[in-house]
Amino acid sequence: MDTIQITLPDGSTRQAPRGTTPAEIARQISPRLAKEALVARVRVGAGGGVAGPTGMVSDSGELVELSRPLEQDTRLEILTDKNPESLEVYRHSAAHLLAAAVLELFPGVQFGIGPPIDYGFFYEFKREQPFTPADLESIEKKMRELAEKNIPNERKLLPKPEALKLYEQLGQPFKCELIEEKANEPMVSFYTTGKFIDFCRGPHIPSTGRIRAFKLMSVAGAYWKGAEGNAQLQRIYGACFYTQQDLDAYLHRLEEAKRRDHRRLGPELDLFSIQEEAGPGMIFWHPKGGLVRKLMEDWLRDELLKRGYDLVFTPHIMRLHLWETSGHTNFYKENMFGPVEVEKDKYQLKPMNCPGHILIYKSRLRSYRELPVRLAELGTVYRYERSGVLHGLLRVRGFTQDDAHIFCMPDQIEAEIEACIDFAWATLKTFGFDKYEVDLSDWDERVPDNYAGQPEDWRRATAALKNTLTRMGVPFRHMPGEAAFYGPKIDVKLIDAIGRPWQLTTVQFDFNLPGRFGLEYVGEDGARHQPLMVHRALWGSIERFFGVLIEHYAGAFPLWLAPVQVSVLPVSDKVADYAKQVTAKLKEAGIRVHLDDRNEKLQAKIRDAQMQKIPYMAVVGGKEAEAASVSVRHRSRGDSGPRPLETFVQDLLAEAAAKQV
RNA sequence: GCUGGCGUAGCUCAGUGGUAGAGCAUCUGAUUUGUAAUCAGAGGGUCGUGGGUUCAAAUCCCUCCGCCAGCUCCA
Repeated sequence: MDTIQITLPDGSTRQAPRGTTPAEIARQISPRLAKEALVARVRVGAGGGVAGPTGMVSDSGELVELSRPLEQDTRLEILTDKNPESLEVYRHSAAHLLAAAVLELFPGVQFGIGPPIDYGFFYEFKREQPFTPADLESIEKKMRELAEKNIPNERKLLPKPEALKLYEQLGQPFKCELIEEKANEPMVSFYTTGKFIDFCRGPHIPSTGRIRAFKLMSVAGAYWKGAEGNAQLQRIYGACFYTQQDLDAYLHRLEEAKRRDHRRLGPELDLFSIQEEAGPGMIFWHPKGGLVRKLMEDWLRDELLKRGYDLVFTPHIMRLHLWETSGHTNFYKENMFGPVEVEKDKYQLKPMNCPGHILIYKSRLRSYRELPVRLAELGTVYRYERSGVLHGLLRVRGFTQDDAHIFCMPDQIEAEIEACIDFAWATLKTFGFDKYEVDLSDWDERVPDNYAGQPEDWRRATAALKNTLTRMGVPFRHMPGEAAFYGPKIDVKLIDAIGRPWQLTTVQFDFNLPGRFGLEYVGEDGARHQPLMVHRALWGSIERFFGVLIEHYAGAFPLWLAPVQVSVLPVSDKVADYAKQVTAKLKEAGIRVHLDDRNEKLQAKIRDAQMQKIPYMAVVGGKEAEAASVSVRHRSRGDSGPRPLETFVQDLLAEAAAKQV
């Protein structure tokens, strides 16, 4: 009898006939495991890196469905819902369940792709009529019906020509296209769920009955293969988890995100507005938002000066010619507002600050002794963003970058990049973030025409960024195709209070502009050399960072950033005089204070202060007036009883000075 | 920009062809209040815009503008 050796994760081995399936092994191990098993991981060969059962080379093993016959000695791991890796498989199967349900209800539909995503799955369909919310309901109902029937997900292999013929007969042009592109072996794998048959690499969970906790979320347009100009398909999104609790937790997170939405909180807390009359993507900073911005900027300017930057200001509109020199008219045209004609000359509203800073650098001859030159500007730029991408403060058409350009010599470059990253860490810490992700965004060498500069420039620059990150011990992901047109960059994404990533900090290498503008410095050798240039922004833009802060803090800014720090609440107008004295005293100490002397009950005043997320309330009545004290209430810690006024002032000043978050 | 949805008072929303509504907010008056909403009255809308259908349009049709969810793009 032909047998193979199966090695289990605990190191034990067992002999089994060739062609045994993981499902059978699971049954042998325990009935419970057999019941809970979703998918299997196989590793073939002791050292790994050997062709696996489907010919795929892999050393981390390959996930296969439980019914796949094992053909050679292998290490085998049976995965259940305890293994996070199997969640993708489970969601992918849920996508197939969706497609199967749609096929039942709308037989003529054409299929696109249906992968798992980070909270569930989607599947794409082409159909003349749009799917309505009512359609989604009936599709979801049908999915539950099909799940109830516990239909097996079965794998089939077909020769490629037959596969193509099958899909031609079924009227599935998108699937044919996928097979043409992706199937580079003679046999093509399919998975069936009842009547639904899908060209798919798999694997899948054994049957539809295991899929329980899901909910169809939305339908949205999506281009076939994500390319504009391709056919537009309808994409149905679903959330999907192992348990109803996980699904509920996810839906709860969505509610939480809604509660924090800066587009809602901004107007509610009177921080900013966007007005249709003025145009989309244009931000109005109201007094309270303006005050927060002032506090943010104060911190930033102080840090910039401490860290050896010089502050500059440059015009908002400059000759178009400058943008031709910089290359923006070639590479950035579709993002610029159209030029304005003045005295037969064309002027361009600036989409970036770099050329302005370059002109300052070029205004006189530079010596190697003064490098690095670090020019910083809170520079307001205007970019034409397509209407569909605008989003509150996070994606706008007019914004102020906390921009800086560093001109330096090659042997200074890594230290400068390191200093930028260190500055970014200071920002994260000051504003209360403790998690982040880092991407190294490189060019896509397959389309060099989309970029300025030579291949060797790109390789050298990317190496410098990579070295610095490695030396600093910062983990990062390499992202080809994500670079700016003028150079590779390091992007820092910070993770907010509810786990969402936001891309803010960017440190960009630029070997394009120094050459185009003929930048020089006189070296130690008396000869002229070209400086390197780094373009960096910590917050990205003040607008975007402010939006992120609003959501991170859910509108409840820490004391040092709160536009109103204390609301003084007189119990009745009998103590109006004392309330005014308290207010004046706080104001004198530099505390941002508001006196709520409305003819309202204390409870109503407290409620309004709470809703405005004011950090402290100072309740004053007869007792407090008697004792020169205030009764202190904090927006989240509640009533902490009476405190001498003088102590309260000192406590506030200390907390604000410490920038406690 | 593309696909779909939406647009009624400052805000949240009801109103499916027949005289524009509610709660909150605002204003006025009363009340003098002790840790998350005191009571009463008043004012406020050419129903996003422009056109069309109809005796009659918030309601049906078309145009444009804006917003929302995605796609694509991005600080």
